[in-house]
Amino acid sequence: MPEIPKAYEPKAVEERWYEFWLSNDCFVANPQSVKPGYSIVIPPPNVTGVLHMGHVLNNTIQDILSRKARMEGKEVLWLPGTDHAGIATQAVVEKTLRKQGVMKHRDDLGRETFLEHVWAWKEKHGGIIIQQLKKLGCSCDWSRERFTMDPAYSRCVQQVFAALYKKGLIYRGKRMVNWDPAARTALSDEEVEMVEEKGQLWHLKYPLVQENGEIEADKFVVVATTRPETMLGDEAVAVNPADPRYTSLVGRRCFLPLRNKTIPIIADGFVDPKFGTGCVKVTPAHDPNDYEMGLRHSLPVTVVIGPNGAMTAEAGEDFNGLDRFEARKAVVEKLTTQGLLLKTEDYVHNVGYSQRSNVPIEPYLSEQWFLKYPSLEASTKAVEEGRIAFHPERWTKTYLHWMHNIRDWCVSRQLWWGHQVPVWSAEITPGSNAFDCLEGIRKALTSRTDVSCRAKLKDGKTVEVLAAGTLPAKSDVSQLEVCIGPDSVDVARELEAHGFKQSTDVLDTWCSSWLWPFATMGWPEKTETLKKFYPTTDLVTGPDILFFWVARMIMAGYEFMGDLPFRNVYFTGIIRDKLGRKMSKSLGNSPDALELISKYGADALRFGTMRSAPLGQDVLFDEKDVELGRNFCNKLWNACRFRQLHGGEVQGEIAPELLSGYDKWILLKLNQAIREISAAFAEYRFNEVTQTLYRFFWSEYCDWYVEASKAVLAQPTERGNGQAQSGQEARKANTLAVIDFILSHTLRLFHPFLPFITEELWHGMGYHQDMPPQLGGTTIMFAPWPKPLDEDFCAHYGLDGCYLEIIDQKFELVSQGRNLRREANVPSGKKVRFVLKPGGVVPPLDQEVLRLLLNAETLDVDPGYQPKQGTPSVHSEIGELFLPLEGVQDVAGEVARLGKELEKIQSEISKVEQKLNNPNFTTKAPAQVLLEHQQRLGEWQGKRERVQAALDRLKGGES
RNA sequence: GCGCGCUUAGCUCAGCGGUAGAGCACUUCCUUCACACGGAAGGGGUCGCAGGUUCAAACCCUGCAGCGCGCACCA
Repeated sequence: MPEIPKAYEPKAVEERWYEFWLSNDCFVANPQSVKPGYSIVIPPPNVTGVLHMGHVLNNTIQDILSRKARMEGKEVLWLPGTDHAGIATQAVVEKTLRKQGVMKHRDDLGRETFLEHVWAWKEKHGGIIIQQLKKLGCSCDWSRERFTMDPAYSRCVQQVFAALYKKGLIYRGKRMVNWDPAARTALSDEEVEMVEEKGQLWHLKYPLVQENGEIEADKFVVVATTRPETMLGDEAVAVNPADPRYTSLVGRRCFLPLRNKTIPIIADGFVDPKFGTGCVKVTPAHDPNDYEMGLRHSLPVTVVIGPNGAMTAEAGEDFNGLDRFEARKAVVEKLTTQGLLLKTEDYVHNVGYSQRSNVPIEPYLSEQWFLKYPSLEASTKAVEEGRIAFHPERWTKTYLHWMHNIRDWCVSRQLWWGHQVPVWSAEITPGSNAFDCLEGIRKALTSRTDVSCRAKLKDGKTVEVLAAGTLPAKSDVSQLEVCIGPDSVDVARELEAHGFKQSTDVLDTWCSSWLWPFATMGWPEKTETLKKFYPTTDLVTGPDILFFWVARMIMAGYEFMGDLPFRNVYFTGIIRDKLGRKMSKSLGNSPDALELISKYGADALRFGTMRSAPLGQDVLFDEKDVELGRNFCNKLWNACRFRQLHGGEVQGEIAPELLSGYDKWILLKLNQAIREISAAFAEYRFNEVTQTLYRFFWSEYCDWYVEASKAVLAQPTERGNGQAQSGQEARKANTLAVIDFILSHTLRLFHPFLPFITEELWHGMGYHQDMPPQLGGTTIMFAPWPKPLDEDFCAHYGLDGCYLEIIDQKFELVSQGRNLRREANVPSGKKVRFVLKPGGVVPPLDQEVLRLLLNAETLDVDPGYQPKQGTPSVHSEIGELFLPLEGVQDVAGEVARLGKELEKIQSEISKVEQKLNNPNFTTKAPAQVLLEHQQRLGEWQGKRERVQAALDRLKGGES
């Protein structure tokens, strides 16, 4: 075993072991395995994304779960992949192509050429985040990496669309949707973010028109609006029918300034008479409520803002082509000069922003595809009844609220990067031959399950075209629409020959990712993988995509697999900077995860992140946390180095008869730690696990046990006395065996968190040699996960709980002794003499341990010790510990110190006594609690006596 | 407006019914043969406020305040 370096150097170690794991297929999941299955699908990161702290948190958790499951003997599938991320990716590529001068708008290139550019981009940048996940140590089965636009995956998307269409859940309709004028596409409700903004409320005066059509000189209706530019498209002014102020106006008309036309004054219950003036301008084309009102009152729909956010010709010559915000200024200006602006108020309101483009969305009337969500009831109940468990649990409420108020999903996007809507349609005009296909389609319907057809009739109705039944007459049909699944592309070609055109829209990205848990496993085939690993066990994701992704996956799971997609959902917190702000590129507060890895090591980053990330709470990220992780790795490294310095082979069996109290103490502490860790894991409390491990290893093992063990290990071998020598050697070997036991367990417990360093040390320490090849012999990845020590084990090694207390008492004495020297201003480095006047039995070995821990020159054990007046001392159950100092003793100082201590003890005693003297407490508290209090009282009283005795002696000497 | 979360040591946070904890920062001492990415000792808290339940409350309940986040069509 070569000597290992003083400080841990992660870089080379990490690369070496990751290669090792890959080349040994350690991450590959075998569906044929007889082991119980455990599976996670990765939340696919955007294919063009780079690793940020959110990914680090998220994927570290998944890796921890996967690695722990492997060590527990499960067959683990952690399935990785990436998402094509429609809008995001397209926007990035468009921006780049504009910058490079390749195009101004994607229309310049045309769909095909543009898509070639996107694919080229994907090939170039698509692998980056995958490589970064590997750097982090993620143990994904890379042989199963998927992309949402893989041919096989795209087939799934198409098949699902066809099935939902056939079921009548997908329909096309002209609706008011959220329109992103920058990306020029429709968005779903979930993609709109409401932002509170300080704006203005403009009060506009619309002159009233007399019965004879003349404009009244000074009579107006006053409407208030936050968006004056939309007045160019106003088609009415509405008042509440029950509003007495305006009943006389209903039915009359007013003049719409700047547009030179008159519009009606209508009565509608939507209007709140208490708000503003009680009169509302109605712009059917640019406001969802106004649109509804327009339908109720058959108002025309005048589009004055185009899809690019600029005013249309309908807005009039003065405004045509102006951007909507320029138009706002222009309208206000014009109305002001015409004296039609009554007043302007400051006004705080919510404005919907596109999550992607970060521009205000525009309500826009357009033809879109909508989905009525399938399997709603099963999906709601699964969470309600706990078959799918959320961690933390409180998200179930948010989920259920959304499910109960769910609205149809606008699935079409006016983009090019994505899955094209698989619907072909044709207008039926006298000259077209599209209608001639109908017979052929009907034939296809008899033999194909993935084809369906709808006819739109001239009277506005839609009828399903079925294999059997009466066909509509050509003269009644205005449009034919055929939805085609992946197995019937030949039908599509046939249709195209007859003038049918495929919809140019693509599907919302989430229309593919909601199939992720099964489309990645070979669905619709009933693959071995699906049989073994579906439903998946755990899902780890952010609460920000609860609606986007989690809820929809549940619905897709029930609809297409007939079963839930996962049993547990762990919602991570959101990573913020140390000022509590969200990480963002524009703020520049997002640390480069890779830089952190190269600076501190992946293990350090993982550990630091996990240690500061409590369940379901946002994480304020601080580089200090990573530093802490780095320091911890170094500690682990050096603790193992210490073991190495005492050389030799891995020690085998521990000899029970040679165990010291300290050995038993640390074994019991290990046992305690394992129990706590198991409990914390069961509740997904990873930060608790790391904190327990940290405490156990650093405070209990390194600070106390290792220091105490030096009494055995560091002793020079005695010469001459063969018997003593061999006894000592045996004790040394046994201590090393205990250390090996502890380290072997600790490394395994840490492995899910610190995969690299634990693997390095596992081999470095030679622990793999003790394990069978498939159970830790080759890699720590498959070493058995430590279970709490069982009863037989404890009995065999005499691990009685009393050792915890006994050794704690000794350590307590040591702490007090160290405090003594500190109080007496003895420098840490100075060797001093302590005298112990024992109150109980102190075996010889302990004397040496205590001497060492106290950093004393000598520790004399002297039952008859008579200290000089004023010798500082502490008093424990083991005995009195004196620190005899040279020269004159500071009696007064010592009296003061003991007096202070006595005071503290006294106050503790009164607290407990108060409770014990309360009959309510003694009669009502549980016996166990009562006993604890009585014992505590006894302990404090004992202390008081000892301190008091010392004090009396000091004072006695004084007089 | 409704819902959720947070408020504990200077900072970041654990603890969620029975003696107030960690990391960082701070003070003092120590380069002692695993580790200065270290060791030892120490200072520092009426657990947001006000009530209530209980023998016992940081922890449970009610109200209030401040901060943050979701959801919601009021122009």
